[in-house]
Amino acid sequence: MRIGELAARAGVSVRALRYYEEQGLLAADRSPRGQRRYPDEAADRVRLIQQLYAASLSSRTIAELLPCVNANVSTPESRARLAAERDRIDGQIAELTAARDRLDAVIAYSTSAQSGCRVEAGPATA
Amino acid sequence: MRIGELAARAGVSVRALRYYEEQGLLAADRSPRGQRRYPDEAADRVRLIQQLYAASLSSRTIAELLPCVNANVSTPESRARLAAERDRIDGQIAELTAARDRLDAVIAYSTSAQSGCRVEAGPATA
DNA sequence: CTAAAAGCTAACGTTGACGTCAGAGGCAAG
DNA sequence: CTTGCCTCTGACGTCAACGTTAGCTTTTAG
Repeated sequence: MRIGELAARAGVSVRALRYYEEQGLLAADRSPRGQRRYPDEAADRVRLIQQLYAASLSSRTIAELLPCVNANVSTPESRARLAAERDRIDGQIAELTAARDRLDAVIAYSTSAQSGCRVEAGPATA
Repeated sequence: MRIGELAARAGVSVRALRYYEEQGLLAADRSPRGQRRYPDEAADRVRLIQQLYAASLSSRTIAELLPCVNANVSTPESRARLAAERDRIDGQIAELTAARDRLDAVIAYSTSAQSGCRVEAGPATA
């Protein structure tokens, strides 16, 4: 498929796909006239990339870690790196959980409207 | 305390604290000569701010939501906004969990390291 | 064939949370 | 007093992941 279709399928912009290629995250064949051609699996790869971005991995990190991108090989180092990033994500989840809990506390506080934080006791508002 | 001490206690830079004030997230008294003076509780507030940043809230959002920052009041809107952000964080946690699981799959694959090199998509990822 | 739609490269613009530098002033100690 | 660290206010620099525009070629629809 061509770049527009892949973008639609993966839910990203055409620009993003070109950027991924520039960063070495996503390879593409070229038609005789230079247009990018992608296999069906590319959509899946793009979604994986998006997921790793969402987990705060940088392009460089993703490029270093994804095994197939550059005919990479599995080395003890790369596996350690993968495990380290996995653990980092675990830490991030813990952070987010804490933030959510704290936000819940703010919500509870806001709802019960206690001292220190004044709540106007005016007439019912629309 | 002065800004340097607060920065040390909260584990952020002096620049960050000035930035928080600029964004309306952190108020400060001033000495007669213009230096910022913070109460002890400021350290806690800074850590809360950091936690919300870690949860991908913007300065603007934090400023809008933190009830006491600007003598703000609890309105139905603000409470709805808080709940919405809380739910967004829940979504983020789900995303991160999915990313971690997928990374685990890559690790498992990498460990068994054979040819072909393909990472499966797994169940619906949103 | 022609025109619109889609692709290409190259390169500058954007945004957010600060980093960093410049130049000037405050503050306790020797 | 003066050395040395801290703080102040601007204001420009940074970095990543794209957005956007420009100008041109390729592909597709009629």
